[in-house]
Amino acid sequence: MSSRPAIAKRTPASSGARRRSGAIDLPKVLRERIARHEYPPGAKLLENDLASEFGVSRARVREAFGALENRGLIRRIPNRGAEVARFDLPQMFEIYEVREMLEGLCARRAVQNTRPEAWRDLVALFGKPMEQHVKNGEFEDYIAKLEILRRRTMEAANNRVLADMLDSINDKTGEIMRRIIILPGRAAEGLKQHRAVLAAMRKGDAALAEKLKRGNIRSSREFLERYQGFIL
Amino acid sequence: MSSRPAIAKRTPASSGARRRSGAIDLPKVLRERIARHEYPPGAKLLENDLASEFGVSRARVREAFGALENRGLIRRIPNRGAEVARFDLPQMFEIYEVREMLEGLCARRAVQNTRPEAWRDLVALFGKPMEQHVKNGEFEDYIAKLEILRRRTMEAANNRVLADMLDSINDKTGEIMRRIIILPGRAAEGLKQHRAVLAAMRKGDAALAEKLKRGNIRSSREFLERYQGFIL
DNA sequence: GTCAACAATTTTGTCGACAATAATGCGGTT
DNA sequence: AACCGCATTATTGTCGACAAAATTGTTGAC
Repeated sequence: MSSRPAIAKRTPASSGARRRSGAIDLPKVLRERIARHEYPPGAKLLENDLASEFGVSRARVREAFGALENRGLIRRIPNRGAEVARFDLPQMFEIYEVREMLEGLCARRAVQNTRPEAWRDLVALFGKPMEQHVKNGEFEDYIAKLEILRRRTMEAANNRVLADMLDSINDKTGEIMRRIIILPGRAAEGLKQHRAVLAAMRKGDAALAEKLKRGNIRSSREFLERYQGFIL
Repeated sequence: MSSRPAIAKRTPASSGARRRSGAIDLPKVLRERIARHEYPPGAKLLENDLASEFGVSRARVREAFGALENRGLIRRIPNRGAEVARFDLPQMFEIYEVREMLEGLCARRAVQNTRPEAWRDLVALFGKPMEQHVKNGEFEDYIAKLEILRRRTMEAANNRVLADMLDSINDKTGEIMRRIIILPGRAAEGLKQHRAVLAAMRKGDAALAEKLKRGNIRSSREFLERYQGFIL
């Protein structure tokens, strides 16, 4: 077998994510691995190795690479293979710039499309207990609930194009977000901001929700800026 | 040969767009054909026909389909083939919603990154002569110059992620835009708006440029709404 | 010892063939 | 004549093999 660049091996078809019968959803699995930096930025992805690992032909790996490339998750140089895209700080700021606009739009539309009562359970999700969790550094639960909030908001916004773009951004910033959350004070501040956004949603104030959501993203960006040396 | 659904045949490798030597850039060609409704929405795309038309193997057509699919330009149902995506009015509005935000951001950043003098030639492009062209219904020139403005703005904004998203949107709205422009009064009003945006750019007023650009997109959307019966 | 040219290996690019699935046409029955 | 079931055809899904390109390793001259 050829050399694999410091990447742990897996059982064939480890994760679920199957399409019909026995066929795994390669793009999804690869996306996950890239998102959690199991394939770190810059890692070379060899078609042969992936093919034999998943027990599929190179053609399918290649097809998956195509999807990943379009999403900007890998970089492909002709005749020289594919490697996980690496985003430097300026690029991250570019992404956050777009993200601020889109998340704001998403929040606004979500409010406009939904009755205020629909957000009750989410307000509860980020209630008092969460404060303790955040203070104690138990972030997994927090992150999981943020994801629920994200999905619910996108669902309510009911805009497929927007959702696709936000998903694409999420793929690119997944690991970075985890690193930002553990920054000193970030989780607590973030929690406050999410509560404020949810409060605006419950009041049915779309414009305010948008403004607060944008502030939330900008704040996250500022943490990234301030602590850049510890993240990248 | 199998049946081809009301789609004109072409000489092999008609358009330029070659990659290295003799290899054509399939995704690009197909994107263009879809954008100009040479393949109308709903048209079935057969791998075999495309392959033989371009003189390549089905594998490459298939790869191109993959790219088109996650750009949202075609719809693929397993074992049932690919067809050009069709966007109904609500979806178009969704796209315009996102577009308004992104074009606004693009204009603002373009201004912030560039010296005001840099827009002089573009102001000239949309000067007096254009007024006559628009009044006489000579739109091709107008559209060409709009594209120049678009590219220059995106270039100045200097945000790759944003540019990709705007390109993606442009692919989806290409033909619709052409139909909106010929609507009564639209071109003249659009010209006025573009001039206003450019004036803001020349003043270096980023916030104003953003606001005006958003207004421009919203106005375009309103024409689509008003004349929907004549467009879709 | 260093470097360049050449050879061997690895890796990607392309293709045609075969298998699986869905669409179509046909014949028989009611 | 309309409808159901079966055979045929058309189309997509998957694969392995071969070709082209780049990388790596080796040898020899200076």
